[in-house]
Amino acid sequence: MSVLTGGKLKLVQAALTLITESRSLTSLGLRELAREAGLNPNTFYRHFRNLDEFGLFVLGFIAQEMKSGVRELRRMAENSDQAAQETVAFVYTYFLNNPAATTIAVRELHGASPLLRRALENQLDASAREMAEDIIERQLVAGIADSTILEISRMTIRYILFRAMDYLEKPDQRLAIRRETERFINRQFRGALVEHLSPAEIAERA
Amino acid sequence: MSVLTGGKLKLVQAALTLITESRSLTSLGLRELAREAGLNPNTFYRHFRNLDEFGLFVLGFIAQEMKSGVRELRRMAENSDQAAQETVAFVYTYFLNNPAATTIAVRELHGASPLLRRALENQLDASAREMAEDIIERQLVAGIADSTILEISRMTIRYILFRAMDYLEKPDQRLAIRRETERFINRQFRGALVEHLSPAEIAERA
DNA sequence: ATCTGCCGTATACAAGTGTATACCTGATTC
DNA sequence: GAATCAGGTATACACTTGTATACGGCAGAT
Repeated sequence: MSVLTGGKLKLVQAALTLITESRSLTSLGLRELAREAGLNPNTFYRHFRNLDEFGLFVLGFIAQEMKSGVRELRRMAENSDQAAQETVAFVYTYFLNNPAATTIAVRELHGASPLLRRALENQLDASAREMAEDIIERQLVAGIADSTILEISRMTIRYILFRAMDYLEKPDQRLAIRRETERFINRQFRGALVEHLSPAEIAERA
Repeated sequence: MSVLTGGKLKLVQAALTLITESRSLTSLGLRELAREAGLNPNTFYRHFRNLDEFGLFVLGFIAQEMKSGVRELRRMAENSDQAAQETVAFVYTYFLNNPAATTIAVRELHGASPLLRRALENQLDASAREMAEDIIERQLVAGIADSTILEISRMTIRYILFRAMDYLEKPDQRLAIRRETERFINRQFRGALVEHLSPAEIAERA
């Protein structure tokens, strides 16, 4: 069964707690985890071979969480701008509700462990493909090559993740960050529509 | 004198070396540093009060390095696209030549130390303002509000830093990353020129 | 009723950590 | 010429870390 019970769950929760209190996944110690979980240090070995394995497990755990979150994302929108706005609001709300997962993702994407980095990159890429697919299927933007939509999706997801920490930590800037992200997305797609034109030509027609 | 000599310099260099070998600034140990520098552990205390102070010092050190790098950036370009291309090439070349500074910046911008994070944010913001100023002064893009240019500059700098690690670690993707970054910039500015128009209106005129 | 695994515990060890105290040496300063 | 001081060293302490070994209880299968 994939349902976590007992000590293993406690260890994972301990990791999430510690990370939210501004630590990084790779810097967690075995004894530190056990302490936070209220377990004997050696219980760790009953569930994981070493800390690397633990890190990957936690990553898989939050990846699963995230996936079920993203699946709810499919909703209706009249036009692309509205879709962008709704998606941005949704994603940032998700971050607020899952601060530990968010912090892990941001920290480890550029962290010291190549293993975790690769795993996270794949995860992000999968999300980007999903986003692109959604945009293409629902024909939210017309006249842009599929490959370009995918590229912009990737950039957007990276950018949003980049802003996620600020969003969590600076409550007074949340609205500003959302608006800014919407502008980011809108400019990318509008820019893609006219990227074969020179700025002067665009200015003429605008 | 601001010229570093002897042990202090050795310690900073040791940090840069260790970080390039995939470590993070905040995770470095005092004894580890001394070992790498070939010094007695306690020599550390002759130069720094503690590891936090050391971290800030290293950050200041690379910030200075970066500034002198960015100053060379002022060069001529016929139009904005060319300027983007040259700037992108220059910045990524800088990353290649300063892998340690780059790695530190990327890691600590989202690292566990709020102190270093704030310091780096300020540093990035200063670079963004410089970039925006340059664009405005040289009138590389016309018809975009100064505040928008600054916002796009900020986004661009964040994005480039985001891609810097990949650029360092994946030599076979360097050209692709540069091209992608150029597209990013061009779309942002072109998109900004037409962001008051709906996608349909843009499509009509393109 | 016994055996086998799983899960948790207790103790122990070698190694590494940050830091305090004290000592040494070569310049610089008065 | 003596004193001061920055920079480097040696030893020591208390503490944390990952891990190995060994032990206990409780399930389910035989």
